[in-house]
Amino acid sequence: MTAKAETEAPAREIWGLLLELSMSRMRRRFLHTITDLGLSFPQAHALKVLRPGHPIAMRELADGLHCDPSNITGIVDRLGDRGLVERGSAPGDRRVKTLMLTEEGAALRMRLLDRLSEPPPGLGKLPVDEQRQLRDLLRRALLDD
Amino acid sequence: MTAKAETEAPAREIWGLLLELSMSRMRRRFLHTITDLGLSFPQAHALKVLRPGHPIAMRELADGLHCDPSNITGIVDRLGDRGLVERGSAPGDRRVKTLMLTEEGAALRMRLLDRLSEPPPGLGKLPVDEQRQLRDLLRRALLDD
DNA sequence: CTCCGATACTTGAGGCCCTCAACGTCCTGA
DNA sequence: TCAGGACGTTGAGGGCCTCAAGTATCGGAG
Repeated sequence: MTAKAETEAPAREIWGLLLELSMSRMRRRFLHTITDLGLSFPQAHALKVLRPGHPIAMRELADGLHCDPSNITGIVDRLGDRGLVERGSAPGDRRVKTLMLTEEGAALRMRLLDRLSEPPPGLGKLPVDEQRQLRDLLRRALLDD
Repeated sequence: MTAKAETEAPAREIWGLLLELSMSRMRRRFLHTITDLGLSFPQAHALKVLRPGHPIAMRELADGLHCDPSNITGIVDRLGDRGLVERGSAPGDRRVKTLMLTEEGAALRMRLLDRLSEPPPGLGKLPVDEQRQLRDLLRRALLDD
């Protein structure tokens, strides 16, 4: 591949940092936030995918969550029991059921997104020009996957 | 792509990138790797924590996995059924049970770590000096949390 | 030494999620 | 028309989670 004999390209170190970050710290933070709102991981993910005013089919949600359609039934059932989403029928194809957020669902979704998008304090302490640098490097490193 | 990056500190954008990365792409990659080895998320985490030749107590493993001790029983049971770990007794305190990797466990752990530490191709395409920059920025941004 | 509050691990109930296989219903193209 | 897809659902089997309760064991106060 490339010459990494002496300097050992730092890609592995970066990857190690990101891995530890993703699978431990961010994961805990994320789980803390959603359980605070009474949501499970797939439920929170579903709430993120379901945009207010944009009903989608169960199948589309399954694709968005990268899981088997049979899981969606239960997940949507539980969200429905809490009055967060409603099942409807799609015009033109009686096989598909559409999912739409209720008022409550949209409100909870907003609270969820607000909380999730709050960056940790460490990032803010970095000088703004370095923040820009970091942002651009991240984009370039991860965009083409 | 919106041009609000001038007024709003880019910290939120960075956080957005990291969040999407952690909770979707890296997560899928991670899960694919471990299910390939027949491991669940907690099992893989446990295998990472259990270093060969360094037996630890169940309680310590529970702390390492940030979960309730009652979960550890089942997780270790299943790892034990596969011959990956062994329960022993701690000298000096008959309450605690020590956990130690078997040969097979150590081998699987090595395969796991090898696979996980392999960075995605995108990172390698970045020039090495920019890799170093990214590494350093990540460290400084995330170290003090 | 005795007793009693911690500590280590286990068990069980109640839930959520996952995979996979098997349906019933509903399209759709030859 | 009719066979093969596609959509959503159900059920079995399994793993993990939380919380509460139970069994040993430890260790310090009296």
